Amino acid sequence: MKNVPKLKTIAQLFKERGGYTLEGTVKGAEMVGWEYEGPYDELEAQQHPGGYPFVKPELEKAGVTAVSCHRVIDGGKDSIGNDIVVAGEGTGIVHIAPGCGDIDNKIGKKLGLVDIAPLDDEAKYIEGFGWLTGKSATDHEITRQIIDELKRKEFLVHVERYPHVYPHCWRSGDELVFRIVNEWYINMDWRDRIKKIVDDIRWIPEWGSEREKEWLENMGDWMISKKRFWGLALPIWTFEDDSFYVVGSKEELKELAVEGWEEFEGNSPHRPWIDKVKIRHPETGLIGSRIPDVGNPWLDAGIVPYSTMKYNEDREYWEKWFPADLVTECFPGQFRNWFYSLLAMSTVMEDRAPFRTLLGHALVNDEQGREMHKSWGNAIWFDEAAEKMGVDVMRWQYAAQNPEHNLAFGYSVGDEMRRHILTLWNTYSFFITYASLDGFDPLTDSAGPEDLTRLDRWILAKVNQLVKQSELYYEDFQVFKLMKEVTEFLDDLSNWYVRRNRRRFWRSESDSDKTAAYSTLYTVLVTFIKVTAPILPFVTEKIYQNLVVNIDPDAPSSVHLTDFPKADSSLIDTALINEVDAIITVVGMGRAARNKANIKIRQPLAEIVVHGTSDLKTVVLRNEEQILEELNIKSLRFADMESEIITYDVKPNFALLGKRFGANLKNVTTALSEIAAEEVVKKVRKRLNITIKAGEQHFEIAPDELLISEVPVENYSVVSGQNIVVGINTVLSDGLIFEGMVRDLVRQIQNLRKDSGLRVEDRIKVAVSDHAEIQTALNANRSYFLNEVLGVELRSGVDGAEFTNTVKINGITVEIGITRV
RNA sequence: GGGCCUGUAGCUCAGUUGGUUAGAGCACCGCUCUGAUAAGGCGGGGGUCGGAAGUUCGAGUCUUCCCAGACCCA
Repeated sequence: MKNVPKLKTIAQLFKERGGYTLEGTVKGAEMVGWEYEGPYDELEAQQHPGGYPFVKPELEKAGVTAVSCHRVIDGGKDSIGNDIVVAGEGTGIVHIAPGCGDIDNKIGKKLGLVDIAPLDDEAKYIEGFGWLTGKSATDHEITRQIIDELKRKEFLVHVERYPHVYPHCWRSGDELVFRIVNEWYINMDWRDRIKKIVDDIRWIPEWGSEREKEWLENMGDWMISKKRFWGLALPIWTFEDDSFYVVGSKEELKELAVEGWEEFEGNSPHRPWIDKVKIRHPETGLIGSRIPDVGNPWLDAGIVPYSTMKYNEDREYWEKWFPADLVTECFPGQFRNWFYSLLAMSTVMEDRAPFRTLLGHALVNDEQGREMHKSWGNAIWFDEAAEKMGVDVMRWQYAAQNPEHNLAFGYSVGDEMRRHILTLWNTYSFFITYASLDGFDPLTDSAGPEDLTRLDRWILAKVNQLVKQSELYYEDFQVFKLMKEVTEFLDDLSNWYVRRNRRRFWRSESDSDKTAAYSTLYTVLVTFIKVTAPILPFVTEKIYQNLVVNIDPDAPSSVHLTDFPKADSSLIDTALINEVDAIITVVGMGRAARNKANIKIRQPLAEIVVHGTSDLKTVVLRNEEQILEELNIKSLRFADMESEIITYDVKPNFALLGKRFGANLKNVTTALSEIAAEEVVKKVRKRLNITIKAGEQHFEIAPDELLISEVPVENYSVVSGQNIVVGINTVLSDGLIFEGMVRDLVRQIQNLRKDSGLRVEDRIKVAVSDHAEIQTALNANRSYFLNEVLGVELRSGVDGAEFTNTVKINGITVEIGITRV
């Protein structure tokens, strides 16, 4: 302890009382073996052979008592190798009481000292301690009386107040005392039998099986008793000849009972009722009482596979359920508690593993990975979290993490999951909005395979792939990997399938194409919620009730009662999946090229050029319309030669090559420039060296020794990667600029419609302030403009319009107005 | 002291049997899209993959040692 003064040395004490003379010096080692008179040698307990009240038989035989143990010993070293007793403070002498302290007890064991354990379970002195018997050891008045007595007996030299660390009850704050108690153990010399069933279990994480075996190897006997009132009453009766008897069943107890059965009958086999029953030992005939101890809770927990499944009443039923498929629990600590007791119990009962798979997870921390503590302010209570983030969000958060490592839990991580659920909800809500407008009925309006578009087949392939993967991951308890795929699927569904297909749902006429879109999205949504229902039980149920139960009274009443979907492998068209993925990549690169050139999507462009493999060529040409529409570009051209859109500028890295080539550098540079840049780039991409022939000499240049820059063909903005090159023509004609302005205007009118509270289907009269350039642009794109904003009339000047706004189009300030028709 | 696990971007983490220029999400910044979207997209900054040595044509990945942290045991 810091800031605690040392005890006064004995020299100091004498000095304070008038000094002393030094008669001689004796080493501690020379004192070992000296006998002395103890202050309470007259007590009965002190004179009891073998110790009191617990007798060590070998010491008893030798007639050793506490009094005869009163001699100087060597305190020895602690586990780190430091001396237990040091001379620097106090008298340099410490009294060891093997019945009253942990370290003392160990020393006592080692040196063959008796234990004097004076306290009962209320910290009161037991019989044999003279006037102290019945007095409380934690009563400070008693302490004072002891001090007085020692003084009277002339044993006391000095009293001093001295702070030291002392254990207290964490709950009540009461001082705690050390006691020696008897406990009950199960002999575990049959541990190898348990080890045999450890290998019949799948441990997640895998190292769990090693950890468990290590515990089995190193554990001592199993302490099963606990000094409590509540708990499993251990069925052990003891007798005056120190024998004990374990009663095996209620029936046996009734047979052996000689007293108290009436009071027990009809009650649960717990204290206090069970304690009333006295039994006659079946062999010795002695009458005994139950020990007061209860069993430790792992006994109850470990026998659950037998105690809860009618093992004794209906073995056939039990066989049906045993062993359990899965046990899951936070693993720190459980290898020697619950897992262990389950294994031990089942080994005794049947020599069979009580469960097939154990999924152990680590601890829950906050989202920075720190332990949660109330005092650190980072603890989150379940109720609060459930209220604030929602339980499906919470479940997603846990499901998305590898349980082998500590789990991060918090609101900002949760927010990410919330957005994923929102994506699902919005997709569902989109479907519902239009399906109910159109009166789509999934029971009757089904689409034939010939009606499905490529994207329909794509998302159906994806959802079947998800089903297949989910089976794999669920079966394998790798839900966190599934959640990654679920997230990616939702992204595909919402941000590609629905977005790319919106117009099919919006169209007013109904035809087979629209039905195909509805029935595809319906199938996908219903399949998706079935796959994710185990993880997102509430949101999926909500969707299921509306999507399925609402229209089909014969359907199972809950998503949780439906069969898990089966993947239709014939629908998993991997070529199609790759195709759409390639399109998404090309579109992404097109956006990047736009971004690079600083041209926003609303500004139409004349041409996009794509270069890649011949497979890509097929795919790109087949999906030309998708790409053009996504990127707002007029035409697409596939370039067979990369050089059609990009060239390379290859320069030696003089800083690196100068050192290597010295005077030859000039020749190398010249020779390098004579090789086609494209050839060099090809080699560099393969991480191959380039061989240069300069004069008579050959030089090797490593890829890293070259500086390569891309040079797009003039008027193009180019992005390359993944063996694909995408370039966009950045030249803007007047026509393209006008079209861009009109698209801007459309966007602004749509905003105004929305802000003004118009319904999606409301028709309007449109007014735009008079400005030559704007009018030219509008005239050139009049029908497109009116069509997009549902306008029936377009005039210049916003006077009298129902709603108006002032916006900027291409730097021009424009007033816009709309009026409901 | 022994065992086991972990160390990858500011944070939380992926990274198959070793294989092109190491990724995602969050956060930050810029641009952008949007009549399903409390959303979305593109880009940027930010990495000695804990350190060192070795095996290999090639190591985040395999081996050895060291450092740090967590857990179990003593």
